[in-house]
Amino acid sequence: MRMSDLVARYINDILEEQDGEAEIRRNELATTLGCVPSQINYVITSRFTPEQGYIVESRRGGGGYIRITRINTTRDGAIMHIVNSVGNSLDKATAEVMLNNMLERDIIDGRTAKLMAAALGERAYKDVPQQYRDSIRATVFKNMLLTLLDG
Amino acid sequence: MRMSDLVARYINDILEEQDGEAEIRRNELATTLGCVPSQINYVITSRFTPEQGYIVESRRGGGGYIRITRINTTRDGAIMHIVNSVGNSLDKATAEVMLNNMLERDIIDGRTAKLMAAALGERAYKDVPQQYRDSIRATVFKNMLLTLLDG
DNA sequence: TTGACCTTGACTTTCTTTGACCAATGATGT
DNA sequence: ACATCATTGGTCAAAGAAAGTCAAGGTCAA
Repeated sequence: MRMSDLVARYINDILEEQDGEAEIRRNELATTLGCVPSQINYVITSRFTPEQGYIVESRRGGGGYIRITRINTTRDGAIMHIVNSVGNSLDKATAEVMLNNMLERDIIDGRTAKLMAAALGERAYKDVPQQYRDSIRATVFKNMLLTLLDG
Repeated sequence: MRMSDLVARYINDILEEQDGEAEIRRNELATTLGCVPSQINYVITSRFTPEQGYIVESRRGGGGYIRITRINTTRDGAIMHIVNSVGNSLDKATAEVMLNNMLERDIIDGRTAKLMAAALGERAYKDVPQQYRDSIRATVFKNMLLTLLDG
C-alpha cells in the first residue's frame, strides 16, 4: 500500500466522520502515519484539489492546522431544490424536462437519466388507472432523487 | 512455447481465479516469467484489447500496477434472463432479493441498486391502492432493466 | 521470400518519496 | 511596542519507482 493512499484514506475517513470537514495538524499526522510532513502536502495537492471538490485552508505557527472541506453542496443543494419543487403530482412531460435539465447541468449522467425516465415513463403505468399515475410519478421521482444525494 | 503465450496464459489464469479481474505489477511479472517488461505491454495490446472484451487500466510511479478486467459479456444475457423471469406482478421483497442478487453478480453497481430500489419501494406507492402496486412494480422494474442493456 | 507476428532494450512519461530550506504565526521577555 | 524565538505549515527540486513507447531486428509459416 502506498504511503499516499494511507494518508488519503486517513483524511477521507475524517471527512466521512465529520460530515465533510477534516482538520488535521500536519506534523502530528506525519508522525502518526510515519512519513515526512511534506508527504501530507503532496497528497493534498494531488488528491484534494478544488477540481476534485475540496477547499483547503491552513495556518502556520503555534496551533496551526490544515482544514479540508468537501464541497458537494452545489449538487446536493440542486437536487434538494428539485425535490422540493415537485409537488404531489408530476406529469410525464414535466418529468422529462426536469431530467433533461439535470442532465444538462451535470447533476446526473446519461445512464441515470435513462434509468429514471424508464421508471417515470407512461409505459410503466399502463395497467394503472389514469388518476393515480401522476401521483405515483411524483413520489417515485422524489424517492429516486433522494438516493442521488451524497454521491 | 512462445513467451507471449506464457504471459497471456499467466494473465488468463489470474482472470480465471479472480473472477475476471487481474492486477499485476509489470516489472515483477516480467522478472517472474523471465522476459523484458515491455513484453507485457505487447501481450496486453495484442490480446487483451477492448475488441476482445477487456478493459485495461494502469498507473505509473511507485506502487504502480496494470489491471485487466474481462468485460462481462454475459451481462446483457443475464439482464434479459431476469426481465423474462419477472411476470405481471412483483412484490417488494422479491424485487429486493433480485436487486441484491444483481449487485452480488456485478450486473449493477451500488448506486444503481439504490436508485432502482427507490423506484420499487413500498413508500413510492403509498397513494396507490394495494391491488395495483405489484403490477406497477413489475412494469417499472422491467423497463428500468431494459435501459441497462448495452452498457 | 515475404509478411505477420514476436522479442528486446533504450528512452520517455508519470507518480511518489524525501529532505533541505523558507515563511508565517504565536509566545515571551525587554 | 518591539525584538526574538519557538512552533508550525509551505515550496521545491532531486531521487526513486513504476509503467509506456517505439523502432530495430528476429522468427516462422505460407
